[in-house]
Amino acid sequence: MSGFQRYKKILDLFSEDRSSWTVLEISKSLKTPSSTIYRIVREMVTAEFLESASGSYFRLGPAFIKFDRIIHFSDPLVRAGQPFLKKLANENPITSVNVLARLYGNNVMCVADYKSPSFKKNTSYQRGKLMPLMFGATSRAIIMQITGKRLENLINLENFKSDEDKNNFLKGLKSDRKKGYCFTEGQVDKGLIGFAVSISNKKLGIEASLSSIFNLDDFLLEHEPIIYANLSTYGLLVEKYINEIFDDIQKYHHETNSIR
Amino acid sequence: MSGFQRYKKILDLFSEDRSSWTVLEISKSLKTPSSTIYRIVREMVTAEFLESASGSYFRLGPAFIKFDRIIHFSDPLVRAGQPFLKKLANENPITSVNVLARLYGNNVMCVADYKSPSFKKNTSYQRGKLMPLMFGATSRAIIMQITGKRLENLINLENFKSDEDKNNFLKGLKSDRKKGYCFTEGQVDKGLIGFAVSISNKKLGIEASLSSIFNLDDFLLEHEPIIYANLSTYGLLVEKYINEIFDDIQKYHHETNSIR
DNA sequence: CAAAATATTATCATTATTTGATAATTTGTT
DNA sequence: AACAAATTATCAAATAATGATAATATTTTG
Repeated sequence: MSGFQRYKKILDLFSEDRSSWTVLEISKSLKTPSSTIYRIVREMVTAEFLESASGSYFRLGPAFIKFDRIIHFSDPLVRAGQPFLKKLANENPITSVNVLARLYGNNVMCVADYKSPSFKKNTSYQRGKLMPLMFGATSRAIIMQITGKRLENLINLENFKSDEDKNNFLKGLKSDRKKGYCFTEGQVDKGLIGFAVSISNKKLGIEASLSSIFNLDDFLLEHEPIIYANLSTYGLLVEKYINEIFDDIQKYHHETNSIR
Repeated sequence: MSGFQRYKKILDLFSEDRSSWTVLEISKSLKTPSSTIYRIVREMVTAEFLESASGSYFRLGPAFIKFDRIIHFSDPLVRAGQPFLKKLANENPITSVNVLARLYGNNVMCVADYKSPSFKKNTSYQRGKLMPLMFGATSRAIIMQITGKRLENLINLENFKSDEDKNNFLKGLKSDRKKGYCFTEGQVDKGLIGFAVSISNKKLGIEASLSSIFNLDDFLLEHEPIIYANLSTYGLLVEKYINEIFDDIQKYHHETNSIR
């Protein structure tokens, strides 16, 4: 174990279900002497990546909240898209959860969400949550903009039952790409349906989607055109704003670099 | 530069104002050869603590969003208190921002916030934001529960103009402690006033506060008793829930430890 | 409140990793 | 295709991490 891995392995133990660990538990779990873990944990506490809790337990530290905030307020996708999620929710014909998600490495991650106040069910769509790569409209609208070797690599991460399954999936992607939006039913949460459009910005390396999730029970066929129109409109708007933010960043870096 | 510091120094360059850096910029800024920085950055990209953006820029990676989410959904204070912020806002006689904050190391950090929809002004009270240690009711209600050596250490971090200033501050704390709540006017944001109560849990090492912030213009003296009653009620409720969560955690750890 | 149990820090010789100058390669741009 | 910029590879020298053990500190318990 060396380099950053040394620290990451410890952090990776912490989860929603298990959010505090003692040094001894970490030591056992990583099969590493406790004297070593004590030293490393102390370092991370100093850096505020861990903090000591009650008993002899440690938990994730405030550094994560701080950096998350920086991302949240500086990520072009969040900055451009966040303000529209509520508007989108209000203009949708039925109560909805509205989500911005993006591809991060080999994962789709929700980066912002807005749930209409009247939306009852709990959904899997929450900021920070990793989404399945191949299920749900949210993810599909992201995957469908990837092509070639990269798409193949991503797809090979999933275990399709058969080549036929895989080919059907690819065919579906292709037709969605033509249509310009995705629709799925119950792939992530039972009783929910999702619509999504792609959002991308090559220069910023953003491969993302904007999606609206509804209760299947609320949905009528006549809603579809309105939903699609809303998503398209706001999708384009978000892309436009991302571009503007990109220009700002460019300008800013140009200025700061020429000062030096 | 060694250990975790090596990585932390790089991360600390990233801020809201400056959210992307090239390797060369980092290298210059830290006075470290670029070959070294390239190696370290690569490690951190692998670990998803950084990610490459457009051009040759790097930005903070998805790991922070992931871990922030874990904190958010597992922090006993957030879990216990978050659901009440909206209720508190609704029961307050005038439009308000409601905040849960806690002491993290030597900083007061806002961990959850709810702003009434009609609240117009931008405030400094947002999740993840570090608050001044000695100003505003939010912070005072935290500091006032600290005593002895620790209080002294915290207070020495601030630069009081004179010993008199410092003593006045301490006197104020003492009287707030007696009253059971804090009130401040315009200490953090002009035109805003804040009320706060302490929240604590010794076993979990939580030293926190629940506060409501109002526009000075909206405020009438007759509101004060209602505001205070709401804060007290919800403050106690939050502490009760924190205790229940603590018991759950205990039980969980007991179970998992005895399995081994 | 002392004694026992746990948790944490300190020490240090051994082992392993990081560093950074330089060269080689890849990627992006005109 | 030629050039510039970005990134990776290499490797000997310098530096840091490891882990067994001992020394403290802190917490729990009778």
